[in-house]
Amino acid sequence: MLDLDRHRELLRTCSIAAALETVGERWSFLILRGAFNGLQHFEEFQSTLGIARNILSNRLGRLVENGILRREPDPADRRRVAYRLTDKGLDLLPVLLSLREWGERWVASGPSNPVLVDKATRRPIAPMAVRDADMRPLTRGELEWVDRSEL
Amino acid sequence: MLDLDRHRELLRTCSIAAALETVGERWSFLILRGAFNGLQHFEEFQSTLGIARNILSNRLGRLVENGILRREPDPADRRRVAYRLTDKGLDLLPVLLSLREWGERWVASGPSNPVLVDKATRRPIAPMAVRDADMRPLTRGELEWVDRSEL
DNA sequence: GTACTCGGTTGCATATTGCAACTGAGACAG
DNA sequence: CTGTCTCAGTTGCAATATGCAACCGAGTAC
Repeated sequence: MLDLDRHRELLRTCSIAAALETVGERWSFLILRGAFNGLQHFEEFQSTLGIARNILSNRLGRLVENGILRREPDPADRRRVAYRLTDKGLDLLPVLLSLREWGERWVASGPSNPVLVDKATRRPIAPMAVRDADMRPLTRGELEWVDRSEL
Repeated sequence: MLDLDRHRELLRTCSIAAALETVGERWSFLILRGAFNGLQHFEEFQSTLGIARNILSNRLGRLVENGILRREPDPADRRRVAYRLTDKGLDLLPVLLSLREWGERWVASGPSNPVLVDKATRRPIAPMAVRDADMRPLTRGELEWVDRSEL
């Protein structure tokens, strides 16, 4: 089987491979983290992430191509361009939060800032976890992989 | 600021950057997906992922270094080596599932196999989502970032 | 007009990845 | 105990991707 075919096969059958295809390149995820934290402009991403300008240009382009960011020229200052998360991009929040919580638990030193709260109650969100239908967190021993057809 | 310093600064302050440092390289995440699906041996990863052998060797080594996989020589056949997920690695499951669900929703064609169920009830797990303390899924408008000190 | 900012692009050096061939230890059959 | 095969890599080399610094054109500020 050719490399390309194998690649396409993966893309078809595995949504993780498909997802990584669009957000798995180096810097892409850190750019998204920046976007979630409010960054919008080229120079903001460049200076806060310290990414090379050509790579940043390339990644922003790709994220726009893939519909994760939207490129919006600023009508007031026609030099400026705002990169904003689309719905598709915003929907990556669970991935971002899961990764962040894992990083906090296992890699980084202690909890990080800022924190997401329910705007109404001002209580922090529940930790990202694998839960059953009643929202009880499941431990690994309680889980099993089954084929969709066996449900 | 030097590149190295900037890098270290990121590592210190951002758990996402820290997490990506250990699982963000090309192929690493797909290797982990394989491990979650039961792959354990070098040749299994190599043939199912189609990854180059030297890169696979390098990534497995890194994942072991970072405590995400454990390298276990098989006492029965001393050629064979089993790579198994550690607790730290198994704890990446929420990240994997979030990414997979996003991929299913936005990139890949339809839902994928297999599916995680609660072993006791055989009901599928709840979708990964941002939830409030009462486990109600929160929409984007209901969320707000606040500094940890303001809680 | 002069200087400066924003969002890039270009050229070139370095690092990472991919491919194919090879290796060495161990299993295994006769 | 010899030849063959499998497993888990390693090596050399070509192709890609990344990083850095300098430059650029359009637009803004003075």
